[in-house]
Amino acid sequence: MSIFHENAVTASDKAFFRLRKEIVEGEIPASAKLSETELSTKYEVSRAVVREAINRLESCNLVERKPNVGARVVALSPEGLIELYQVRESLEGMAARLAATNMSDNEVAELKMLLNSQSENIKTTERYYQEAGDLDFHYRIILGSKNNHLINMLVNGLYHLVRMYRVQLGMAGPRVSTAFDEHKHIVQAISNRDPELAEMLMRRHIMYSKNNIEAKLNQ
Amino acid sequence: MSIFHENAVTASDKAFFRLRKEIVEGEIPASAKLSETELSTKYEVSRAVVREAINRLESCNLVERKPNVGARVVALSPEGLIELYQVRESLEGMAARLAATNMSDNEVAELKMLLNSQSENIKTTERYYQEAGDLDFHYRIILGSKNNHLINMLVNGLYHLVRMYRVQLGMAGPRVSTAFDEHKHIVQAISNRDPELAEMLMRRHIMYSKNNIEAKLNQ
DNA sequence: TACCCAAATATTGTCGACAATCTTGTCGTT
DNA sequence: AACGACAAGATTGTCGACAATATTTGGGTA
Repeated sequence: MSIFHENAVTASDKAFFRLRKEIVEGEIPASAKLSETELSTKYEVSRAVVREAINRLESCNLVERKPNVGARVVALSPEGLIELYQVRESLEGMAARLAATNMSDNEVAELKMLLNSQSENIKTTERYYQEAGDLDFHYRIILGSKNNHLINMLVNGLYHLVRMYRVQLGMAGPRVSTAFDEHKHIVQAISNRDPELAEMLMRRHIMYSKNNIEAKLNQ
Repeated sequence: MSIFHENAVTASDKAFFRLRKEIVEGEIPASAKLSETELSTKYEVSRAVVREAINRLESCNLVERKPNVGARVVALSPEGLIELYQVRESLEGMAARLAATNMSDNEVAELKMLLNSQSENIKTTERYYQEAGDLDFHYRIILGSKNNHLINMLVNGLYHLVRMYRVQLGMAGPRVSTAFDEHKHIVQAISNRDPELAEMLMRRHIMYSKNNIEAKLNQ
C-alpha cells in the first residue's frame, strides 16, 4: 500500500500502521481479540498509544470495540463483502462522475499513460502487480473527483478493508483482461467529459467484480 | 438528535456526545481550536478522555487534527457543503435502492404512516419539527437498506456534519411541501419494490436540496 | 451432574506527571 | 526596520499507576 505514502510522525501513527498491516494481511487473523497490554508489550510502547491505534482502526471499520470488554478484528463474511461492494459501487461511481468534470487534462493524460503501460505488461506480469495496478487506477479516479469527503471515505475508510478481504479470501480473481477493457472505457468516458457514462461504467465495473466474487463464494 | 438514542456508557462517550453537540450547534464555533487541557477542566475529566473524544470527532469529520499542534473544528465552506451533498446523493441513493429490496412490508407500511402523520401536521407545525421529520424519513430509509457499512457511514459519519451546516448556515430551507411530495414518490417506488426508480428519485431529491442551497448561497 | 453465587483474576477506563514538540516573544545582527 | 537565532512558555504525546468493570474460577446446593 505504498501508493498512499502516509508518513508516521507520532508513535501512535507507527503502531496504527503496523497494526493495520498485520490485520489486513492476516498476520492477526479475523475475529481475533486485540489485547491492549499484549500489544503494548509486543510493540514496546505504552498502552495509551495502542489504545489510540485501536481507536483509529475502529474508524476504519477494521476492528470492533465494546466498552469495558475490548476490541476484536472484524469478522469476514460473504455478506459483509457484498455490503462493502455495494458501498464501493455507490461511492466510486460518484467519484468517476465527478472525475469526468474535475480531473485536469493533464491528469486524464497521465491516466491514459498508466493504462498503456499496464497494457504492455498485462501478459508478462504476475498477479500482485495487476492488483497494485488496479488499485492505482481506482485511486487516481478517486483523487480526480476532487471531493475530499469522498477521497477520505474511500482511501482511509474502505480500501484497507477491501484489501483485507482480497488478501484473506484470496480474491485477486482473474478477470484481468476484461477488467482492463472496462478500465479503458471508463477512462474514455472521463476523457470525453461524460459524467453520466463514467459513473455508469464504473458502477458496472464494480458490480461485475462483485458478481465474480459472489460466484466464487457460492461455488 | 434523540432519534438515534445512543447511550453513553463510558466517560469518553459523555464527553464525545457533549462536545459533538456543542460543535454541531455552534456553541463551539467553526474553525475554533480545541484545547485538551481547557476542555478537560471545563468538563471535569482527565485529558485522556478529552483526547479520545476529539479523536472520535475526527473520524466523524467534525474536527481536524494535526500532530503536535492540536485539533480545530472544521471550517464550514460552500464548497464543503456541496461536496457533502454529493456524497449524500451517492450514498442515500444506494440506500433507497437497497431499501426497495430489503425493507420488510411492515417497515414500508410504517414509513407510509409516518408520511401520513406528517401530511396532517405539515401546515400547522413549525420548522424544527419538519426538520426532524425529514431526518426521520431519511433515517428510516438508511436503516431499511440493511447495509451496515452504509448505515454507519451515514448515521455516524455524515449526518452530524449535515446538521452542523444546517444549524450554522441556517439551511432549514422552505421547500417543505415540495420535499414532502418527493418523499411520497420515493416511498411509492420502495413500496413497488422498484430499486432503480427509488434510487433515482432519492438522488434527485437530494440534488434538489443541493441546488436549493447553492442558490441561497449565491444570492 | 447441573446450576447458581461469590471470590479471584484479568482487562479496560481514567488519571496525573513527565517528555517531546511547537509557538511565542526577545534579542541581536544586518 | 526586517530578518533570523535563541530562550521561555504553552500544548500535545507518552508513560506508569490506580480505579472500575468484565471474565474466569471455584465451591456449594439442589
